[in-house]
Amino acid sequence: MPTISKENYLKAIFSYSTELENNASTSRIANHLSISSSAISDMAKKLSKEGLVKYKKYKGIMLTPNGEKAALKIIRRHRLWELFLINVLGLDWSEVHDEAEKLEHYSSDFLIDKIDEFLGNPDFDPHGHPIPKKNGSIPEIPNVILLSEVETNNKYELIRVNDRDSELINYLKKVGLKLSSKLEIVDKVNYDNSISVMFKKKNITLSKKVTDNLFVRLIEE
Amino acid sequence: MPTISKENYLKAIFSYSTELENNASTSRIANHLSISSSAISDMAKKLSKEGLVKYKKYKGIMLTPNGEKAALKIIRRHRLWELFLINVLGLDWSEVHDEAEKLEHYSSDFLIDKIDEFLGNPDFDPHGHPIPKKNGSIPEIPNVILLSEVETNNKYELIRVNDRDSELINYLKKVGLKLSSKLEIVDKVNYDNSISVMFKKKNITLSKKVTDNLFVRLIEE
DNA sequence: GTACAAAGTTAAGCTTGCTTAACAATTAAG
DNA sequence: CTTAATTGTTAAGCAAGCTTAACTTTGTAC
Repeated sequence: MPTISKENYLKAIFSYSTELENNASTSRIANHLSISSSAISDMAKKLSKEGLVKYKKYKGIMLTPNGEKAALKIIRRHRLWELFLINVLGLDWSEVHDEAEKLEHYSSDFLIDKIDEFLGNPDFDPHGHPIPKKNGSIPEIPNVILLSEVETNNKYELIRVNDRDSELINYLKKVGLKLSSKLEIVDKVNYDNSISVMFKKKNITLSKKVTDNLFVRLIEE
Repeated sequence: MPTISKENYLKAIFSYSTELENNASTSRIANHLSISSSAISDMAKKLSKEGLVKYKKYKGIMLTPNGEKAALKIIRRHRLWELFLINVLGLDWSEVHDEAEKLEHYSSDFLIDKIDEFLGNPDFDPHGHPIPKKNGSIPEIPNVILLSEVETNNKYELIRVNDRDSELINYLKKVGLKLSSKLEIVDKVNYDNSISVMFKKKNITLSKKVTDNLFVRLIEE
């Protein structure tokens, strides 16, 4: 069993590994966890010894199959807790991340399964992220597109929001956007990469910073 | 904010302070927490510096009002979680203690209040222990008696069971005893201090070890 | 009331997970 | 291709919370 700290490293490595490159840099993880980069180097060695990570000095950190399994387990816990806190206890979108960030480390497999069952074995969390299954498989929605990469004049449905940035969540609440909101792309502004959309018959502009954290799905007409 | 470890010390001190003597001995706490007694001495000094505890070398440890407040806060969390796990998630009597023992340290005040509200601000946990209120007050049942101190021929209702001993819980399950079970005292055996009771029209004998951990209330006829 | 056992304390040391500071490798600019 | 900036690593050190071993106080049996 990894310690709490190790669980957090694995999660962080995972979240930076799924992109183009399949390996996470020291500074990214350091920044993500708000920890000095020397601590990352240190921990990389330990995780490597435990076979959870492949680590080559100066060459980044990569999860092994075992490491990925462990990471998915924590992510599963996190997302199930988030959904539970919102759907059952009535917490708010913006309140659940921090709470789940702690609970994920302190619930037995047994309890997590009970929660999973109670929620009806859900596939997605409140932000639209897939909840890894007990066996490690990951439910996916086909054709997920980043909102910053859509095409003008098409209609899209908002299906996923990056969590862990509660300011973004608050912003969306203010604007009225939420999962399943329908957007029509009016214009893509080249100058600052912002996007102009029609939403509930009102025209609003979303900055690159925002659209880089929202995922949508094309709606067939 | 006390650390997790300190929260556990405070809880342990509390649970040994409410008896006859209002102070807990080093070895009792050490034993209770499965920790060496030197660690207890150490921590006693730290807690004392923080004003949570009164500590005189060789003379035991006593909670200050602030320490008691902190202890009650953790106990409140523990008992609310236990009730929640049983009533909402359907866990078993015997499964909740260990789970709650972890969750109690990692839930915000806010979350605890949500759970409290969800449960309808309950006064007692599944073992019949009072759940301290947010303001620190403790719901009480009048006339709680230890089962080892009852009188022959009276009828009693089982209203509280010491938790943290899952073997006791399993034993009770096997015998069929649970909260609100009605018992008639048939005989008190002086030799081994066991007690013979009528329960569901069957005669069973309960050892001193058992009756020292069960609390009852006299039923008026 | 002494002597010894039991209980409590102190000291030294260990592990985990951090920090800062000094140093090394890599990358990017010209 | 060299150099400077960036990024990563190593080393030393610290705090928390333990441990074991040696020592001190307290309580008890006689």
